[in-house]
Amino acid sequence: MNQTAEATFRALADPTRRAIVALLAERDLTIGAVAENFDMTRPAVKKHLTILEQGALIQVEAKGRERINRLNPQGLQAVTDWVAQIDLFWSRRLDTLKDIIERETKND
Amino acid sequence: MNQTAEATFRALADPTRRAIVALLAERDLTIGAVAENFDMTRPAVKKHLTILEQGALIQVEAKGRERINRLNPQGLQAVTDWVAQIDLFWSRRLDTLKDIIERETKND
DNA sequence: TAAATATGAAACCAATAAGTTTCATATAGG
DNA sequence: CCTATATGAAACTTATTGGTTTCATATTTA
Repeated sequence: MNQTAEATFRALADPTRRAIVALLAERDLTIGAVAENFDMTRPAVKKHLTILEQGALIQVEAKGRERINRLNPQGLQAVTDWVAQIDLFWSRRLDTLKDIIERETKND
Repeated sequence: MNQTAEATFRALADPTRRAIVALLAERDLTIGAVAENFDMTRPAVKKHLTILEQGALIQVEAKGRERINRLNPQGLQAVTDWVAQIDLFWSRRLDTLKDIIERETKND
C-alpha cells in the first residue's frame, strides 16, 4: 500500500468528506459553495477539503480569490485497486478449495 | 449511505485493520494467530477485529475456546458499491460535457 | 481435577480528529 | 481607493481512537 492510498482511506473515513466527494462528482464547487451544504463553519469544511486533497480525491484550482474544488478520479481508483487485490487473494483461495474438493471427489 | 457502509469505511481507515483484511483474505485465523503478525498486544488486535466485524468485513465463528476470524466479502462489496455510485455521477457529468461540446461543434 | 491456553472485558492514557472562534490576507467591484 | 467577498491559518476545546495493563472466564489436556 503506497502513501497515497493510506491518505485516501483516511480521507474517506469521515461521512462529511464522503458527502463532499458525492457533491463534487456532480459539479465543481468553491469552498464556500461546498460549505453551504453542511451545518458547520467554513473553516471546518476547508479542513475536510484539505484532507480530501491529501488523499488525491480532489484537485484544487486557484481562480482569482476563489478555489475551485474538483473531483479527482485517481483517488477513487486507489480504493478500487485495493479492493480488487483483496478480492484476488480471496478468489485464489476459493479456487484452491474447489481444487481440493474436485480432487477428493475424483478419489471416491 | 446505510449504517453498514458507515462502519465499513471507518473500519478500513486504519492501516492495521486493512492489513488484517489482507491476511484473512488468504486464510482464516484465530485472534491469537492474527495478533502474531503485529507488533502490538492481543487485546489491541482483538479491538481491531471487533471494529472489522462491525463493518461487516469479517465474520467470527466460535469454535471451542477459539474464535475463527473469516473474511466477509460483503463488506468489500459495500465499498465497491459506493465507489461505483460516485463514478456513475462523474461519468454522467462527462457525458453531459461531451453532449455540450458536440452540440457546439454542430453549430459551427 | 489442575494447569495451560484462548479469549473477554474493564480501566486507563496519550495522540489525533473534528469542530469552533478569531484575525489576517488577497481579490473584485463600485 | 474603499468596501465587500473569498479564503488562509492559528489557537483552542472536546470527543474519539488506538494502545496498554490487569484480571476474569471458558476450554483443553495431562
